[in-house]
Amino acid sequence: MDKDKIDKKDHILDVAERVFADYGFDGASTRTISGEAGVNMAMLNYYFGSKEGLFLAVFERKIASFRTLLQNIGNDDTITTWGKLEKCIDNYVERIIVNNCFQKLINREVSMNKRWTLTDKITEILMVNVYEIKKIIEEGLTNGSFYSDIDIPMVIATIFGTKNYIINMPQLSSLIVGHDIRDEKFMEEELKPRVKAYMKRLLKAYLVNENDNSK
Amino acid sequence: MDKDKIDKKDHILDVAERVFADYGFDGASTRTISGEAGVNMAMLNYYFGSKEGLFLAVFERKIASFRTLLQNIGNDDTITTWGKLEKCIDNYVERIIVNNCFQKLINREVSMNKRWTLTDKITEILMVNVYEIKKIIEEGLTNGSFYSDIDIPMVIATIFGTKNYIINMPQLSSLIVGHDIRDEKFMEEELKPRVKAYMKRLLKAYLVNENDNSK
DNA sequence: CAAAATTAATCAAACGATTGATTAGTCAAA
DNA sequence: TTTGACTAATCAATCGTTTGATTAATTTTG
Repeated sequence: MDKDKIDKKDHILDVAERVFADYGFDGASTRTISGEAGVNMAMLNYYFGSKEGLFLAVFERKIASFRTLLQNIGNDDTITTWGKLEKCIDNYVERIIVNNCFQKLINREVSMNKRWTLTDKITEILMVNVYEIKKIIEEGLTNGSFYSDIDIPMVIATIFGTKNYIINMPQLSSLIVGHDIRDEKFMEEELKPRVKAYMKRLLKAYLVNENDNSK
Repeated sequence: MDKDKIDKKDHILDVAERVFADYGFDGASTRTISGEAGVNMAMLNYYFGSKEGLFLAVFERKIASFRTLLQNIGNDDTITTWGKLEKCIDNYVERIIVNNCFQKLINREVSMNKRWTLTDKITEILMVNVYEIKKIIEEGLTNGSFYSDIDIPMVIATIFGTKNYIINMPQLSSLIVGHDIRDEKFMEEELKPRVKAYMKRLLKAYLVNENDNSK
């Protein structure tokens, strides 16, 4: 049945996502993935063409849903520019902490200088999401609610970089925060609201022109 | 000669550092390393025992050169707290860009779920630098020059995270900035001062209480 | 409708290439 | 001649991928 086929592909993607996240692209062998998924090794190539194709399929699936979320926020005319950015921050913090294994995987692979085709494809997919945030900040520039001399690329680096830092270096972050951030309860009840509140205040202080004459 | 041996080992470590940074631990083969270093493959095992031993040796060497950098800034009583932080920012931006290969290597290995002994070692070293910045911010809290309700751990995450983001994801950063950030001239003349200026203004907006009555 | 033809899905086995590591031996210096 | 630096050749293991065969499902045909 067609439904079964889709479920099977999805199941492979589920397993591959976890194995890639645990071992990295090179460290995760096709044998391990197919073994843990309970399918024949050749199925990976049959469905996804290659190991790289499988990786990209995992990646694309993860990133696509977030993209539509960002786009909906950006196109919402009922909220202010700053309100949009706040929504982005909330969603991004919420999301990246849920998917932190995957986030680590992305950073590890993109930070490689070689393997250009893979890196380029990942970058291309990530760039779409970056562009959505960029658009919002630019909107704040044109309607005067943000300071005119802000550095947009740097702001983006701060938004993504701050969260990546916490997620990618959990041992170090735990020492800095003074609590094991991998503790799920702490993460949910303490860290997430804290990161959200901090990011909003930080960016507001840098971006938002309180003396703006627009609405 | 003994001198030659040390030079040769050092040369291998130089090459290994770069190759590990480019390909990751798994992706970097011993053949590639020995090939680029112009030595026989067996020399790696001869000198360092194993691939992991070589990897550890790369770290040990780098770590040794890291130890004595920022501590003088914190103990300097002739500048304001904010001045100290500015100095730290300048120093880090300057430094991380020089050592960006190594920085990438650190981030990739720390983000791994495996290889705990190595991760702990790296975390310990990084924590020394983190602590120096933490001390400075706390000083600003006690002398009233910084707002009293700031989130110190998050500020640290922003300082390191923003920089790491730019360095670790050069392809993406280049697209965001609109110029290849691996271009050395651009990096030196444009990006470095830009990152420094941005970080200072961002943190000043968040941290510095302009109505402070201290000096 | 039923038989035949075609396609899709799955499998065990094996491919050539590459991995990290080791061996046995060379060679120069002491 | 003995020792330590060094090399070419090779090891078994594992890598991602491909193969040819088999089964299941679907479509076409008579």
